[in-house]
Amino acid sequence: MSVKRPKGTQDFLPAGSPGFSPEFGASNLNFLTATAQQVLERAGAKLIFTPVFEEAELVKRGVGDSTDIVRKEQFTVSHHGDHGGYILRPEGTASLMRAYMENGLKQLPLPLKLWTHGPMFRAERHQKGRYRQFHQLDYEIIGSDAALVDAEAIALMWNVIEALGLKHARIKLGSIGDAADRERYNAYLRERFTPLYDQLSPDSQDRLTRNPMRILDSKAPVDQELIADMNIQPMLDFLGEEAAAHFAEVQRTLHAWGIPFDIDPTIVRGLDYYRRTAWELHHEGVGAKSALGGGGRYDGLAQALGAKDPIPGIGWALGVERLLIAMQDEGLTFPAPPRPALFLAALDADQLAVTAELALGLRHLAQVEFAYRPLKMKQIFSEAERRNAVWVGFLGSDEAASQTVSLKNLDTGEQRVVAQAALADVL
RNA sequence: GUGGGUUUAGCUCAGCAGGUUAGAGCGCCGCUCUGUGGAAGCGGAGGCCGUGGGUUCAAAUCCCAUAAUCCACCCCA
Repeated sequence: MSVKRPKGTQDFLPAGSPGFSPEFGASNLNFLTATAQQVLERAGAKLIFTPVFEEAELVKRGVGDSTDIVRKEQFTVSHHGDHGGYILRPEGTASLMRAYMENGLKQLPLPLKLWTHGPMFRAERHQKGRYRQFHQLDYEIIGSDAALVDAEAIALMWNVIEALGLKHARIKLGSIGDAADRERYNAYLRERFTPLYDQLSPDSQDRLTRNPMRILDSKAPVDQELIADMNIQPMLDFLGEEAAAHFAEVQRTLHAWGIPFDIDPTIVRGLDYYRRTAWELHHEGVGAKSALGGGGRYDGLAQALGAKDPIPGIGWALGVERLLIAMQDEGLTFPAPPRPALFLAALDADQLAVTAELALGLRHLAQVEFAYRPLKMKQIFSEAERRNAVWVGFLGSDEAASQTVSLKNLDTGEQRVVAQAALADVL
């Protein structure tokens, strides 16, 4: 075995495969998207799909070229050896806003709710819940800056979690204010930490220039001890009047709707276009960073992509693999893939053609499989069981002569002989 | 990019004071078994022990490198 799947990727296998891991069964992906679809489409979200590769410029401008994603995690797409200026998308929001702007979607009733799902790509060293190709469920609502829209977006994310049966997820809610608020806060943090530069961990020394807010949730013990003694004001103290009112209304609405959340003043966004409301969904089972997903308002995105006027928007993404790991961690079971209603086999070569014809004729009704060569009685039952069929049916010379099929229900043991023409009634 | 663990059959793993044809369980294929199931017994296929060097009379076993994998840091979903 010399050819392997690319580093940091994984195969989602059919149940029963050797080496099958229950949380990454192929049918689990369908289950998650179907669950999200029900929740989101009942709220009026429209399904949309965009390419998995985009112009590098979109990601650079939409995600921010100071972020790790752009600095070191991009997969570039080349064509005939020439770099085509494309990269595999690392996230979905910029693509959806691009599609909104490019295709005149503002003609649809606004604000427009969109949802999508699919693979994303980041060239990272992978670890638990973190892969180079991973999947996201994505919801965005474009065209309104109302706090009610923020609250609904958070509620919908929570509804998806509830629909999946997860009990131990927690929403951490914060606000990063408007652009000016964040600038003032970053200036404040630099002012406080710069005199203590030598006492910071090396990582935080770097953060001080790139993203001071990250220092506050540093895991390094030296940082934590330092911060504990400094009496640092939280970001929320720096919110402007409008941002503060907006944040208060989001909280009030979530309370009214019974959506549980904790205020977390350390919430930071790695992507540059976020404004005001930001939140993360955490779960202890998924590994080091424990985030199942995150969301935020991105009123600055459209203009970063070249729009003349601002287009407000807010959205979230859930990591599919992380949801699956969390479900596994909580002991939730995944729906079993569909099982055959009937497995048909012939005892002799003479009846083989009949079993095949019968099987094909029944497939508009149910999942029906058949054997491609005559089998012995033991084999017929064994093969039917391996496929987890509900009914096993077989034809020998007797059945062929009388145009019947002998049936046995593998769950109940019920046994009967029916006319071939009446097989459909049994299923 | 940094640090640590792991890498032997399809799967899970044993073997590693270096010693001659490399093992188990499960799975797979066949037979016992020529009309009614999950069993049992017997038999069989399947590994140049991740890869490349080195030490040695001799390497799955010791050393070096490299890759993959898992976990953590950074960062993110």
